[in-house]
Amino acid sequence: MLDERKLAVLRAVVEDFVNTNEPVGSRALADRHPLGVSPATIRNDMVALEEEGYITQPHTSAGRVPTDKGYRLFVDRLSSVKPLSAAERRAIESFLGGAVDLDEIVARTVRLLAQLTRQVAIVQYPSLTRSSVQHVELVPLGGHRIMMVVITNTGRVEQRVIDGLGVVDESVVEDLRSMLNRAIAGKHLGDVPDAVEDLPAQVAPEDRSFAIAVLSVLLESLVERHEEKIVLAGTANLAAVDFAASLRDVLEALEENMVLIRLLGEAKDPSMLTVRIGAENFHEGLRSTSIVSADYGVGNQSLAKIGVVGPTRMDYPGTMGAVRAVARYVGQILAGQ
Amino acid sequence: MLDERKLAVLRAVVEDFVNTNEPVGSRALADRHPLGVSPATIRNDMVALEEEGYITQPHTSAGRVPTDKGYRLFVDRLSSVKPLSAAERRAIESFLGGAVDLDEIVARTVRLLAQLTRQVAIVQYPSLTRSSVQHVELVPLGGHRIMMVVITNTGRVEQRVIDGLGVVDESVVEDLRSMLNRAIAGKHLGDVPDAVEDLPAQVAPEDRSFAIAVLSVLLESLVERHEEKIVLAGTANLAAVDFAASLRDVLEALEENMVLIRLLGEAKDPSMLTVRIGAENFHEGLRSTSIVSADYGVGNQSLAKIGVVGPTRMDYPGTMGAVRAVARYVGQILAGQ
DNA sequence: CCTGGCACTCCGTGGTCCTCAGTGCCGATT
DNA sequence: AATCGGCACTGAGGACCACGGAGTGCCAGG
Repeated sequence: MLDERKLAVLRAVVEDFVNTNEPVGSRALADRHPLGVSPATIRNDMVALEEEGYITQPHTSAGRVPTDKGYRLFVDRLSSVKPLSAAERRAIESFLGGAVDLDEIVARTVRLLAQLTRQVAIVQYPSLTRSSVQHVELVPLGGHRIMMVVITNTGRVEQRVIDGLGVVDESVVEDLRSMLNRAIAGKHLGDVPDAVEDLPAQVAPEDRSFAIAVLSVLLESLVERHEEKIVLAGTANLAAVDFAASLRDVLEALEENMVLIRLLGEAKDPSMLTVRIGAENFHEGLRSTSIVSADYGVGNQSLAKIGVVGPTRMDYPGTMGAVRAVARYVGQILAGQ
Repeated sequence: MLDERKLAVLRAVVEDFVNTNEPVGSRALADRHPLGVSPATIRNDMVALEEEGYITQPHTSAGRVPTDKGYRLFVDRLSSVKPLSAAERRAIESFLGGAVDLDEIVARTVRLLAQLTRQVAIVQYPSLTRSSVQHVELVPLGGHRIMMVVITNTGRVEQRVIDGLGVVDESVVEDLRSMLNRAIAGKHLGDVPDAVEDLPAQVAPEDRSFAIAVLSVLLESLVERHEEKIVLAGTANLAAVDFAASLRDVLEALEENMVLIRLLGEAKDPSMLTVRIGAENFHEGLRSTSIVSADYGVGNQSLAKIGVVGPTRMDYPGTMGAVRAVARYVGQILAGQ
């Protein structure tokens, strides 16, 4: 149904429309692209493409505009990821290199990605569930309170204040701490619940309620709201685009972290670029936006996602290249930490 | 120069313009406000107000609009902070009550404030410099690395990985830790540099370089980029307003943390509400926005600022009430932590 | 199967007219 | 002296219209 030339026409339509943001007509196509045929022929191809639903006319006697389906085909078959320039690579390295802790790595990454793509960047904090326990610390705070600090191998630190305990001797805290570390240091967080299950049985009966309280907070802090933490940058770039949906709707969607997490999370294939176009996002406010996302992690272990949100009318090859490159570099930085 | 009635007219102009977002004319004023005089008289007053620079006309034969100077007078002399309703107070309490750690307190506060004011809310993390050291922890991570965790009395946790050390015995780490805690626990962060100055002299010569390395990281982590951390919410509310400056400029200004910090920081009087109107912000992109900010803290000790950014055409009494109330509640929550 | 030609469609632009909200001013009134 | 009603004037914004131009669909000829 769609021969080579029709695909070439579709590619040209997408590229031109992305550049000019105006419906593209047959004459303009024939001029700017070496298709080797006349405008009239291109018109015929366009009719075919329109019948198949890849392009559409805003109104009669206007040029054509790609549909979501058209962008999808373009991304899947008609384009290839554009590698970054050497200058851009150097910029990434120097920009991410100076970060001192996880917060700063994430903060710099998101700004970097926003700047490279000139769109809205999203970075999710590394998931705790796939990392492992480096160390657990219990710090008496005075009063009846204890602060628990869990350090993971990805450099993330989780802290909680445990309150409402009875008076507990320092040495008991000390014992529990070393016991805990023996039990779970190096373990994947997912395995922690099993690993601590029989710890209460090992402490003296009079301290058992204390131990149970501490453990319950530990487990709770590991399960809860970790993948929830994400960071945005580059929202100002949205103002330059004019959306079909109102800008407000897009901004609102971006403030709902849960929505973003779901969208990032639905990547099909770990360590691959995922592109969701327009209505594929299944979200009202994001109907005229596309999301390019990727996993990042150390080695082949995926820790979290990064992504970019922009208008469906975006430079897919360039954006995909930037996302992929940044994801890789972040992985390297995290591995080196 | 400005008698009572002229001031009443100015107040009415501000209130009506905030409500309707349209230049307000003399007839509308006479209808909606009990000024007791005819439109013609109001017109005369308006001329006087315009000569003094409190209001202006977008074009001849249009109604009047307040100038920055007009808003300033309104805020200073013609309005009073509007207390929240009982329902709103309850909402604040229940919304902030459930927070488990500092991150969550801040996150909830900023969302709450955005929701109450329907504008962009800003919350600055509690400053470290005015809080004191609760505890310092040194955790050997294996290899040649140590993680340092500083816990402050405001519940904030600062962590750093110290790398590139030689092999150090556990007991040396242990000693340094207790020495450190004896020296600085309970001390204000500002006093820490003095307090640790002669510590290196107290350790064995062979461990001295190690101690110095740890101390330098400690000092660095206390001095650096603390007030830098701020959180935003409610940017979507901006889309509803139409700015004189482009929305993009405003969004860009909001992404520059340093700009925001400066604006929040310039509050004149601690524990007071500060309002900066339009050009008073000395920032191009924020020329048509106003910022209402306040300190929050425990007791009479100010820890950081919260604020709201909205169009100069904002409901000042209501916004000021919300900012003040939220600032107080956050202080209470922090005190209870 | 491609191409040039041609009639047609519709958007966007720019000009004109008109309405209307609101003003400034003036003379009258209290 | 302050206030008021009346009145002529002004400028923005909306409705209307005409028109140029980009782009299309279709057809007949190579």
